[in-house]
Amino acid sequence: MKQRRQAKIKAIIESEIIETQDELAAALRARDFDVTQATVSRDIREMKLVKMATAEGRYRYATPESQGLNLAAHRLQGLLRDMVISLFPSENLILIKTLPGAAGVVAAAIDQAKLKDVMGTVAGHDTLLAVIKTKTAVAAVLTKLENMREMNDAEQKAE
Amino acid sequence: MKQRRQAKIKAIIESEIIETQDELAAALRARDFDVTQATVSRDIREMKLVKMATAEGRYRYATPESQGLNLAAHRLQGLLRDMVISLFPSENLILIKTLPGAAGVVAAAIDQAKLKDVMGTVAGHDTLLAVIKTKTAVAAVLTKLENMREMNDAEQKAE
DNA sequence: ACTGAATAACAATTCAAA
DNA sequence: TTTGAATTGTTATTCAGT
Repeated sequence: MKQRRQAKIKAIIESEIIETQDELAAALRARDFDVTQATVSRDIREMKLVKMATAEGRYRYATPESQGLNLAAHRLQGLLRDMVISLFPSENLILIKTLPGAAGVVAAAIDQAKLKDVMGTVAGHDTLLAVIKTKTAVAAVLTKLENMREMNDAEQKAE
Repeated sequence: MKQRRQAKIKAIIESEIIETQDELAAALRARDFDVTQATVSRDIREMKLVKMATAEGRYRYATPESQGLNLAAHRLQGLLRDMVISLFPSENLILIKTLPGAAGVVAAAIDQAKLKDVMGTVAGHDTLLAVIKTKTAVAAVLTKLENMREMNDAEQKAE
């Protein structure tokens, strides 16, 4: 039971903003896990979840991984600004030109940011290819990367 | 005042295990920042610090960055096992042989893990150099990398 | 071993003040 | 805008039961 419940907790906090343990307990009860706040508290300790302020100044429970994704997105944003010269779509690929030697680093950052629809990357010296799931998804990914590059250091969404 | 205090908070929680906000307020008072738990609570929200379970089942306040370092160390461990063929010390460098094309990725992972005494990396195709601060520190870094490669997925320390 | 009810411990907020 | 005192809200733990 505990196993399944903790898996469900992970799913819940990743898909909705849970501000308190009572709220999480209620969400679990709505899904037929009959638990109290006490149990939720113990699960949170075991799963090493954290309660963290959101950009809007409220709180939410989060996994360490999702925080990792935010940091990865933040890093990628920096690299896009500092190392990337240009972005070109071509079929289901995006070709990215970087400063000499930086392609591998940028590729690694893209991989870690786990952007939606990005299947993987291959890097040369100053060029890398990001392989996108479908031709149709390319535009969205391209826009996302371009937006990250310009963004005012504000919110980053880890989808 | 707030600026300096928050910088100090960061330093404190990175160097000692702080379990409660009262404890943190006390640590600040010991350093001539006269604050109460209420202020600490507000600082924690602004700095987006989190309270997280430690491996030993207790709690501690932590920065998102320190969690990021743990994740980076974890990633590096995986790459060391999967992509790295060998490690050779030479003067104040460590030369690392990787599978073809993986050097850049491994270099990026080493950079992000922010290992002690590692100043930076340069990557070719299947070889990279990690530049160590001093000749004398090379042995320690080498041992650390070798240990990571063998480690049973257990603890990773982000020094 | 796992859990809930009750409670203790802790954290966030309100309100007033500077 | 920032803060502390008091308060309220939330979370961790104890203790008993399964």
